Amino acid sequence: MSGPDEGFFERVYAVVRRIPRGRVATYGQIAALVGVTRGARAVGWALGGIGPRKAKLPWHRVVGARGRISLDGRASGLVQRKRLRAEGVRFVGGRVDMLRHGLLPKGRSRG
DNA sequence: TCCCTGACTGGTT
DNA sequence: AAACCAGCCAGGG
Repeated sequence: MSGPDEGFFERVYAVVRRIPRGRVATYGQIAALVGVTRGARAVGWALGGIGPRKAKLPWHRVVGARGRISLDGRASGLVQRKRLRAEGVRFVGGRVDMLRHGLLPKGRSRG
């Protein structure tokens, strides 16, 4: 059960699945949550391989540092932004307002 | 085992 | 503020 056999990808997906609606997390935060302090890039790479899971995973709640949409400029980026806005996520200067929607106390406060 | 790729990040230019 | 650069991590060939 507590299978450390679970791959890195699965762990990442598990964390992403836990991100509440209307909230977002950065690649770096997710990496830290799965136990890899500087695996932000690896997380992004993992999300790139979600494939069919895409329909069951809130991948749109994952953004770059400072609330940047890494997928910006691509079709998926547009979808991500649209979904986030649909969840009530506020954008400031083209980026997600992390102080308001950040998952971790990196910028969450004064609700 | 070495080399390359990539939904990243932080620091310099 | 935007472009550049170097560092880091997990797969795949």
